[in-house]
Amino acid sequence: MENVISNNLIHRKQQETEQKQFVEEVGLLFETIGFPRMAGRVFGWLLISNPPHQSPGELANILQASKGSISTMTRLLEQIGLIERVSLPGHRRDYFRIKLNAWSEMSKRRLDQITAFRKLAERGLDLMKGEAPHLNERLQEMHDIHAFFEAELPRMIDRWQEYRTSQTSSGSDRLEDDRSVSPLSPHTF
Amino acid sequence: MENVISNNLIHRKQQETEQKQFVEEVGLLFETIGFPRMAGRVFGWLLISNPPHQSPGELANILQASKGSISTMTRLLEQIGLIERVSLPGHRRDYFRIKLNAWSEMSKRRLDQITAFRKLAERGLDLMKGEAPHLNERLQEMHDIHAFFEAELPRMIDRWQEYRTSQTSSGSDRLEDDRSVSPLSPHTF
DNA sequence: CTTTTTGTTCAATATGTATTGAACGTTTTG
DNA sequence: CAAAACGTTCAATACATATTGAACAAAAAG
Repeated sequence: MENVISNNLIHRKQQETEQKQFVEEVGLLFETIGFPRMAGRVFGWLLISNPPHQSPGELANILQASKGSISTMTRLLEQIGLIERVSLPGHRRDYFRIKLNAWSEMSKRRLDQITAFRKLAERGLDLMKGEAPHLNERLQEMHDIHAFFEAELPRMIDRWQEYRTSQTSSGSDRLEDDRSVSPLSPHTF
Repeated sequence: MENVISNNLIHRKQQETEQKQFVEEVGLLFETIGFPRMAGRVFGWLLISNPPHQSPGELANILQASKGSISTMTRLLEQIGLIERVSLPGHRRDYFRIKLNAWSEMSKRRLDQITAFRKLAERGLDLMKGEAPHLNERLQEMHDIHAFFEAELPRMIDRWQEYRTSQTSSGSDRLEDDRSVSPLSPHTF
């Protein structure tokens, strides 16, 4: 029995380490797409947290970051549309959780970038009016490929949405406190 | 006659300004996708330069950057696959120019990012084994959408390649000195 | 109502990275 | 072959921005 408990403790500690590693990797990945690392950490923790909604204080504790940093990053993630603020009737002020359509928002951002590239290519082509035609090739290719993606990406997203909605039995929007049934919560031990 | 010349000068000066603005905007756009601004400037100038190939020295002059900076950025852009080094038999050492398939390389990079997200979602799901199923939803969605894009993006790129190759009458790979026929070159005046 | 807890804002700091400049090596030119 | 021009490397610097911490505001608890 003693053995079982200590095994549980060991296993739990290991899982915490793995969670921190996971959070850190999300942070690094977010950096590669142009977000602050801390924003990635917040998002990463919200991906695996139990319950899925977390207060600013909880985030600051678990991520070992200042409250100010958390505030800045949650604001950023909220503006972008990756997380949302939820307030429960009984409980205290407010929590953050990942938005259901977070990744569609990401795609929209990506689409905006592609549009920016297409427009910039057009500006470039304007500059080259009157030049020898083969001098335009570079900009023409840049324009065409982005125009192509600009048209195709929304269709891809649509197909994804169809595929997804046809599968999912729509979950309720109501917020439950998952702590009471979680295998990770104190009552397990 | 005097008038014509001065009009030409004014027009030329204006175009130079617009070129610089263009280069600067490419720099800013590159920053939004996680590249150094100066890399964007180099790429931006290579998009509109005449001739399309430019020496490190020319780049340093026109972009008002140090030789060191140019060297670093060209190396970066070359590694990524956006530009290539070309050396001409008669002329001096080597030049840089934009690769024909530069944007396919960009797409490959994008695909790598998507793969990274998909894999990270899988790691997260591993961490959540044994948890209540609804705690997995966030990670499952993250996984599925990235797996979807991971499969679809290459098909989109293929379709683009088909479309493109069916149109273009393949240009020669030989390098010509466009200065001799350029409207922008000194002999115009 | 007072006290304690919690969240936000913003100026100051720390940190990472882009950029420079000098020293070095290499190639071309006279 | 000598001299000049050019390109690269790398340590030092400048710069931008992520992050903190203290002061403030707002809410919850006692």
